Amino acid sequence: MKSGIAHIVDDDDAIRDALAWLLRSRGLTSQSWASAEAFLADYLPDMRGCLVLDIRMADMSGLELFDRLLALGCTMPAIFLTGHGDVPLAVQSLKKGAFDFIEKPCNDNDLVDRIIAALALDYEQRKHAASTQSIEVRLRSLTTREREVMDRVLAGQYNKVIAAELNIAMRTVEVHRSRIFEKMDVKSAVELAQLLAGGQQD
Amino acid sequence: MKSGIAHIVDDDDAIRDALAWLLRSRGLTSQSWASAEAFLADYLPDMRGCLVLDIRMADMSGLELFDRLLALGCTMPAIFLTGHGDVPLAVQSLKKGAFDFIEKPCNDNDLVDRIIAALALDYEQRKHAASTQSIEVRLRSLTTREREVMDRVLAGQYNKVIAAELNIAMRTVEVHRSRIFEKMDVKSAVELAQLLAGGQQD
DNA sequence: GGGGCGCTTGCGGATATCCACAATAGCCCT
DNA sequence: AGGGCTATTGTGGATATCCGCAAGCGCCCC
Repeated sequence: MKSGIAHIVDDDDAIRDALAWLLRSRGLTSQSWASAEAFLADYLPDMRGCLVLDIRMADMSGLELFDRLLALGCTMPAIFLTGHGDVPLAVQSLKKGAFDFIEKPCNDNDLVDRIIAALALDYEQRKHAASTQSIEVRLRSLTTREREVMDRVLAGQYNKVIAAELNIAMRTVEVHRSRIFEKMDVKSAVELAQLLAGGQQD
Repeated sequence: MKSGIAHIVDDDDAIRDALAWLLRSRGLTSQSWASAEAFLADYLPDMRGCLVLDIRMADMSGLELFDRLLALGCTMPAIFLTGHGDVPLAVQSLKKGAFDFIEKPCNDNDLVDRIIAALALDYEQRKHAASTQSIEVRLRSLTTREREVMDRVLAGQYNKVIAAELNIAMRTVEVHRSRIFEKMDVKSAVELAQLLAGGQQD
């Protein structure tokens, strides 16, 4: 399987080139942008890999870029590079979910290690998200009525009670119930409960 | 309900006193120690509140103390105080799970705010842990056989199948099953599945 | 107007689950 | 030896669930 690529955003040509060279020499793929704006313009939700962002850049900082990306639903791990040891900034970045915050100049091996770790994290995250999404797709295939019934099935109510609550016949509940199991690809209420509790709640 | 207290560990008498005074003036309770060793000696698992640790101390640093406490199962949020802006140290601390990392001198209001937030987090964490623990207590009250049956019930197997697998009569499975529901304080397999999936896995 | 889809219901039977009542047996501890 | 706990099984009945077969009704779209 193809691994993600490192998305480098730095307004310093020399650093971009050095990073690209370093990564290529270690067998990693990267792509570079000279500004936050440029990256944002190219950003696509299906990009995979990690971010390597310079904190201090003209116009838009790496941290602000990260904020924007988060708002766009980007989940790639971000490694921030900073030239001047600013503790509050580091704290702020990490609290926002940065993967790492590294001071320049830094050891090449360490940086590469962190990037590899970030790429691996992204891979794991996507693998996990895939299963969660498949659940959501199935959930969306349920009709309104089926959702209502499912909620009550998950609450452990008997078909009889559900029927009374929804003012429909028990047989109807049974039909919805089988359809729910069929659509959700489970064979019992227990499996359904585990599927939903294990993935993500409704 | 009583809120937790701030546990201050700093080898500088003046700072300890200043912090204690500041917190008391804001209606918060605190207790101070002059060294990591002293705190470790007094540490009890049922302490609640937050930690306010000086990073640089003789013998054992605040970070090392935090490590030791984590190993002891301590879950109190830790706020680190540092006098010299050391970015790698900040990054390291936060990655280890520090609640915050603040440079001295710092704004009193900000510090108090962070301490209040940490105390609130500890409260929430304990509230959540309480329910998880209650589940585990109940789980431990199950006999070996009951666990075996429960595992299979959660796998969605019919009593008949479970009975065949365990080489016992179906009736026996039914008995175990009711006992499981009774001990776990649920009334159906669905509830059981949700309880376990929602809390923590076996 | 016909067709697809969602929601509804009934009948009847095969299976499963839930439970009270009743009982046997092994193991550990006092 | 007796008591407590765990595991085991049976009988029999009340409830529930699972399903195939069959069908009516309303809504939306081509």
